[in-house]
Formats: sequence, structure tokens, C-alpha cells
Amino acid sequence: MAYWLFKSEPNVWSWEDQVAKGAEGEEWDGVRNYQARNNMRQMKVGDLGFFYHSQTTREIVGIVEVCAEAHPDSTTEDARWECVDIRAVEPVPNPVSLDMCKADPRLSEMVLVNNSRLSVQPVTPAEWDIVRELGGL
DNA sequence: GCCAACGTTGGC
DNA sequence: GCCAACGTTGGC
Repeated sequence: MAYWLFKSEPNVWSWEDQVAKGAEGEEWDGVRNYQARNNMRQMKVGDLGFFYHSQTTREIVGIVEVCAEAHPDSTTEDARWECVDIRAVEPVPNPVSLDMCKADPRLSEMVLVNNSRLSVQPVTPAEWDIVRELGGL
């Protein structure tokens, strides 16, 4: 079981959009970055992830679960790009902002803090627990 | 809206 | 295979 973080601009695909998809889930398509794709290739069904809103509120707002492993991205003909499907599991009661992550010394190695441009990131089990706790879960 | 950081592309 | 130019992302 591994942990991840998915970043999305809420005006393009928000947590509310993800929740509306329900248990069926939705393709995490549109990723055109090799590092992010390689992360998705490593995902297994049942892996959990944080859902992060970039650009606007900059906070972790929900928990998602991988419900389909990497497959071709339906939004391109280019066979290089693959994506997984994810479904919403539960909201984070107290969204965890980027500032909160930066302020917590235990999260100083978090990819979100150090490489803000990577859109699909790994999260360590220790970071997972800390962020859940900060979020009130 | 600006700009720094980063990734990708393409000429050589 | 290097590197300059360019495009994109995302925090501020």
C-alpha cells in the first residue's frame, strides 16, 4: 500500500467534481510529465492519495483511492501517456494548506513543499499520518 | 500578472 | 549528446 498526492486546479477539476463522480471514479487524465506518469504506473488498486487544490486555495481537501491501474490516457493518441482512475473516499474536515505543510518541520521533506510543480507525487507513510492528523482525521 | 523553477524540444 | 530557446506550472 502506497500513498500519493494528486494536484488539480479547482477551476479545471475540483474536489467537488471528483465527489460527484462517486464510487465509479474518474480518469486522472491530461498528465504530460514523465515523472508524474511514472508515479501513476507504480500505483495499485487500493492505494490512497491526497487531493490538492493548486493555484487558488492551495490546500489538501480530500482523500482519494486508486480504483484502476495505469492505462492509456483517453485524451490523447500518444501512447506515451497513461493514467489511473481515482475515486473520492472522504473529505478532509480541516483542509491542510500549503502554508501549514511548510510550517511543520516534520513535513520539510515533502515533495509538495520542495517540488511544487510535480502534479502527481509520492507521499511517505509518515507524511500521510501527519497530514491526516493536521486535517482532523 | 509576474516570475522563478523546471521540463521539453530541436539545432548543431 | 550538449545546450539554448521555449513553454508550462504554480506560488506569490
